[in-house]
Amino acid sequence: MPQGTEKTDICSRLRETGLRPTRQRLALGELLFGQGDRHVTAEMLHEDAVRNKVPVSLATVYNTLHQFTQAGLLREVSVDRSKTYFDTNVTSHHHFYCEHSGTLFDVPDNQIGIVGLPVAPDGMEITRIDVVVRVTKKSTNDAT
Amino acid sequence: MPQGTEKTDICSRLRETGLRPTRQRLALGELLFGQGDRHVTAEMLHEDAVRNKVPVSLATVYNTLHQFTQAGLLREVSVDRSKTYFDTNVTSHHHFYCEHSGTLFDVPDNQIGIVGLPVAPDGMEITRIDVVVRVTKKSTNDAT
DNA sequence: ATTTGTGCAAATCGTTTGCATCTGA
DNA sequence: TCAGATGCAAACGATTTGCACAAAT
Repeated sequence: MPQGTEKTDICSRLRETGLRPTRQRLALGELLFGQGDRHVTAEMLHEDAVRNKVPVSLATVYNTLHQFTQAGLLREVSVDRSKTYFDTNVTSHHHFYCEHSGTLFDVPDNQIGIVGLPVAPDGMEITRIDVVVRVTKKSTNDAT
Repeated sequence: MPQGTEKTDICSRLRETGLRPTRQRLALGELLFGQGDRHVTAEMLHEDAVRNKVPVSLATVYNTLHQFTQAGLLREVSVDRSKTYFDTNVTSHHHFYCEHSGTLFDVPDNQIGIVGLPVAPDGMEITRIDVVVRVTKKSTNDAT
């Protein structure tokens, strides 16, 4: 996986949105975008950072995650009230969510489509449509 | 609005699921199912109860909401990490969610359809598909 | 030098839990 | 009577916030 380009890319994208390319932000950006699509929670990214010798505080991870989201680099996904996931894939796509393990993953390609787009009531407009396909382990022998 | 029938109905349904039809549960059931479809949070229902001279504690509201959900009387909807909504409409349908006001409401009829149901990976099976159409106030003059 | 970001710890907020009391069957 | 339900307040866990210090331009 040839890269090194991402760093520069992130750097520019941060500048574009007025975010200073600080040590932490670049490092977190590397972790987030240097490994393909990821679905992380603040805690997961924090652990990942520490594991990779990038000592950032949880608070900074939260800040960064939100700043990146606002900058359009990440997409926030709410599937469970207990945790907030951030998806590095900002293109239009949907998710599988396993309540069993709390895992979130993309629905391959665009296997899912929507028909009959409803009209938003009042003076509202649709900003986005989230589809979450909830799954569980098959109960063939549910004795997990 | 002719009713009174709901109470009995709730009573039986509670019994069916092994839940004692207590004063609080019946009262909350009335509030929940006596006014058509509702999308409430624990706090909303609690306020509603107090307002209607049904003094229940927040804890009991939470308990009841979860018990009703487990009994199949309610459906839990996660749209925002900050609040959990409970929908009195347990049939298959989807939602509009206005991030502006934090309001949740049903998509009329089944204006929305899904095409290309994906296959669940591994040994998993789909339990349910949630579609949330996020909307905001039209930015005609966004100076709210 | 100035401004913006970071870390820590305390503060929030929705939700859950423990336990003593009360209620329904 | 007795298991199950309720209320209260303390406990919780994820996220946010305030403020002193550090880093980037």
